[in-house]
Amino acid sequence: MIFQIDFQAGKPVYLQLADQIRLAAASGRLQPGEALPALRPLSEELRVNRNTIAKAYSELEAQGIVENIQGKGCFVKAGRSPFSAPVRKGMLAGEIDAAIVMAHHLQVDREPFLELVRERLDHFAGQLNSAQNGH
Amino acid sequence: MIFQIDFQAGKPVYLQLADQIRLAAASGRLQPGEALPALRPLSEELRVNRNTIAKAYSELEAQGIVENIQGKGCFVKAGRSPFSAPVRKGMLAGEIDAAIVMAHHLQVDREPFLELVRERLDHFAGQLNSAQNGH
Amino acid sequence: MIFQIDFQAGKPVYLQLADQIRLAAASGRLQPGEALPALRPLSEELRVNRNTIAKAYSELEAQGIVENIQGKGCFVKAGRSPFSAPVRKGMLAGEIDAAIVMAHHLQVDREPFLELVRERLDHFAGQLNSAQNGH
Amino acid sequence: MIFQIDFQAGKPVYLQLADQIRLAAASGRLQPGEALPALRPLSEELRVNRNTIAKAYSELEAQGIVENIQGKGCFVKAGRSPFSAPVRKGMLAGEIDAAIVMAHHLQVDREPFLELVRERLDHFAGQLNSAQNGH
DNA sequence: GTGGTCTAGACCACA
DNA sequence: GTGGTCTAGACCACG
Repeated sequence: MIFQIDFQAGKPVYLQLADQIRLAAASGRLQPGEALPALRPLSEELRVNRNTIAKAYSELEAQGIVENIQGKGCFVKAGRSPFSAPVRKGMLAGEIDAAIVMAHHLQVDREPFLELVRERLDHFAGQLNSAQNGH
Repeated sequence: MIFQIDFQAGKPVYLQLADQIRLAAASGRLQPGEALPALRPLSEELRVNRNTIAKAYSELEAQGIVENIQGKGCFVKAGRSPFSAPVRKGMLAGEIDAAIVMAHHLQVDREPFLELVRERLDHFAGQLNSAQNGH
Repeated sequence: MIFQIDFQAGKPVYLQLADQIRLAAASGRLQPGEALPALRPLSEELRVNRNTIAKAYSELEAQGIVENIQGKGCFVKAGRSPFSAPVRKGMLAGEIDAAIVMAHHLQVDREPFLELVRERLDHFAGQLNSAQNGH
Repeated sequence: MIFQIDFQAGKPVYLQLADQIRLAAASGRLQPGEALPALRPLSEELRVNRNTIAKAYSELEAQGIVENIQGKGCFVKAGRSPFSAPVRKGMLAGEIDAAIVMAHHLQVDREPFLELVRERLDHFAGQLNSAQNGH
């Protein structure tokens, strides 16, 4: 598992980390039950304070994506999302709206946009399949 | 010109405003050369500090979307999006991927996801139509 | 709003604080929309680091009980719980089990236990009523 | 004697074990004078470090529930709960209040809450019965 | 003024 | 060894 932190990005370091782990878990590169890197080694590797890594892991734990166990480590969870259906739909709609607004701004119309969405969905489906077969 | 600010959204107010103006300019709701509302009236209408409005306008000027002219006001610039097609597709793919990753963690499958995307596209299309008719 | 921190309790300070605020919000002493104390003044009053207060507020935000807004403060939310019904039931069952196990240990039988539960429910209902009438 | 450890629960393993023994002793499942399982076999059965089992037994000894005798083992002590009725009621009320506060935030009303309490009581009663019959 | 992020370093709880 | 908590103090983003 390789992480890439951009200290110039303005985006908080702990969110960059959390996003990358969330992506890895979603795409199957991190399998359920797999352990994340320990706090101390990772903090040295990334030249980041240990508390910052811990904050990223806590963020993911609050979202039900990983589980932190004292004295053992941090593990990817398999379980379902703990949020209710309307809340899930609202969270997702917010992310989708961000993409739609950017499409408007970039003068990408409805059909090319939907085509790109399908393309990215296929891309992720392919990643997931190869991750499962390679496991 | 109507703006909608959500103080509970977590997103900075000046960014909410800038995003809405950017969208309006990109979709033709605001025509090139058209003036943006003056700072003071808008700050009273939205019950927001004048500095916050000014910050939104500065943000847009830095992005080349509007032009701030001392003592006259803030005007929408002409000129299309300066990004090439592949660059635009790449930017958009990043936003779309974020939504897809979240959908995966929220256990929303391909078809319900695409349905929600179409729903949000319709939602925005409706907003734009009613805004243009009221123009 | 008065808070009481016990540094000898073993229980983390940030959880003591979060529990007291959760209790105040549940019993109506803190009304929806009401602001919590600012980080800096409260940290001086309680002789606790500002980050510790911030952690308590973040904990409550993750649970959907309050909302932190940059530059404005921390406010009690009115909205519904963001968790799905089975997750809510599971969380609640865990709390109830803790009470039942203690009742077993304290040799309190089923009927006296249920009586005490009803007594505490009445107690809270009374608090809520007086808080709403006094508001 | 059967124990159930949940490594994903967030609750420390030694406390899970101590709570289960405390419950068993309080409910008569473990009789006064009876020996607790030896450290080594139990640590292998539960796939837990021996130190963790030892810590659980120490915890119980500190609470006056068992007696650790060097070289012989760990035995359940006689003696009822040493707390007076009002103290016991107060301790229990604290636990019950925690559940009621959570129920309020999770939007669970009085009747469904009482129903869930009865359900959990039945659940525990069933566990105790099957354990005693299997004895 | 508000809260958010990050660092450096300490001590504790757990396995 | 693991993660959890807390402190002290710095700088940034926001209104």
